[in-house]
Amino acid sequence: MDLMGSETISSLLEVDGSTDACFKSPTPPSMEDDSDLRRGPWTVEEDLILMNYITTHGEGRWNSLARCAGLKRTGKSCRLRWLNYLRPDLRRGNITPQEQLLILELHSRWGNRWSKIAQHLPGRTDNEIKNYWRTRVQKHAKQLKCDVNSQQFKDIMRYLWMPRLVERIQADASSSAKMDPHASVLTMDSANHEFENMNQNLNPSPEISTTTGSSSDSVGVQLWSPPVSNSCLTDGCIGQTVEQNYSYSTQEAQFADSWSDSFTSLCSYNDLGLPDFDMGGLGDNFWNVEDIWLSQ
DNA sequence: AAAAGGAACAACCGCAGTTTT
DNA sequence: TAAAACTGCGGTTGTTCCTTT
Repeated sequence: MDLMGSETISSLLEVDGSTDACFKSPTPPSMEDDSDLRRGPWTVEEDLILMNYITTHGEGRWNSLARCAGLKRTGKSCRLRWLNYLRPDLRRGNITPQEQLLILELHSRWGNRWSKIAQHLPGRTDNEIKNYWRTRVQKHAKQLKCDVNSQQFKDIMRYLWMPRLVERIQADASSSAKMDPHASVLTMDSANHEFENMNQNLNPSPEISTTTGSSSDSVGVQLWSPPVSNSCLTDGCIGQTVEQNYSYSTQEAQFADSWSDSFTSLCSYNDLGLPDFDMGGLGDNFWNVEDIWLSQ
């Protein structure tokens, strides 16, 4: 990593001594020398300065914070660095299948409202979710040669990938239960329970909505509602298995199992009404697409 | 081992809404 | 009350890392 000059960390942290006065009489913006502002990747030293300053003084008032901390950065840059990278409550590592499922569900409801979606994934930032969507989800849309916003692609997500994610979560829970016999409660039921909790967190009212298209701010995880259009899935294809609205419950998880199996058997690739795409590039069968999806 | 290409992540930009002076 | 400053959001771009050839 590109480190700044030869300054020691301790000397850099000494900026603290003068910050209180700085807060009381911040340098007017007109006094700033914009040409002096740094851009590009943050250095370790800059991170330390910012973390140290925020630890002492708290966050907010980013422009004066940047000046008083002695950072040659814009307030916006400092804020972004803190929120997306330095915040102690950030969650690191791969997006879990549970989180993927939640992102798909919430995006189907709210679209590109990344910050709103991020509020429901503790420790994840809107930027992270946005990047995830662009790199993973849009990649699959591209591979399937359909628009990511098309009903066709949404239906594929809802009726193919999301049930598969549920299966994956359940499989993971089962395998971890086998690894630890004392954790035998981590079975299908507990996986279902996890989703119920998730649903409760998202929709704290006592009654879980059982309809689609609910108002914007109250959400529940409703994976198994019927398609809103037939653009992708024909009546003949899924009508036999999805006849009613479903809110999430244990029954739905079990339904998901049986449904995705029956869907697979009922729907040949052509039944999906997908445009012709290069199957060779996606592997030997359709499910290989999901392997890409599920892989980290 | 090196180059090329793609994926993933980090950071910036412009704009709109909100708060402060 | 109006202007200036600040904050937050979504889109886009740049950089780094990893994989493939």
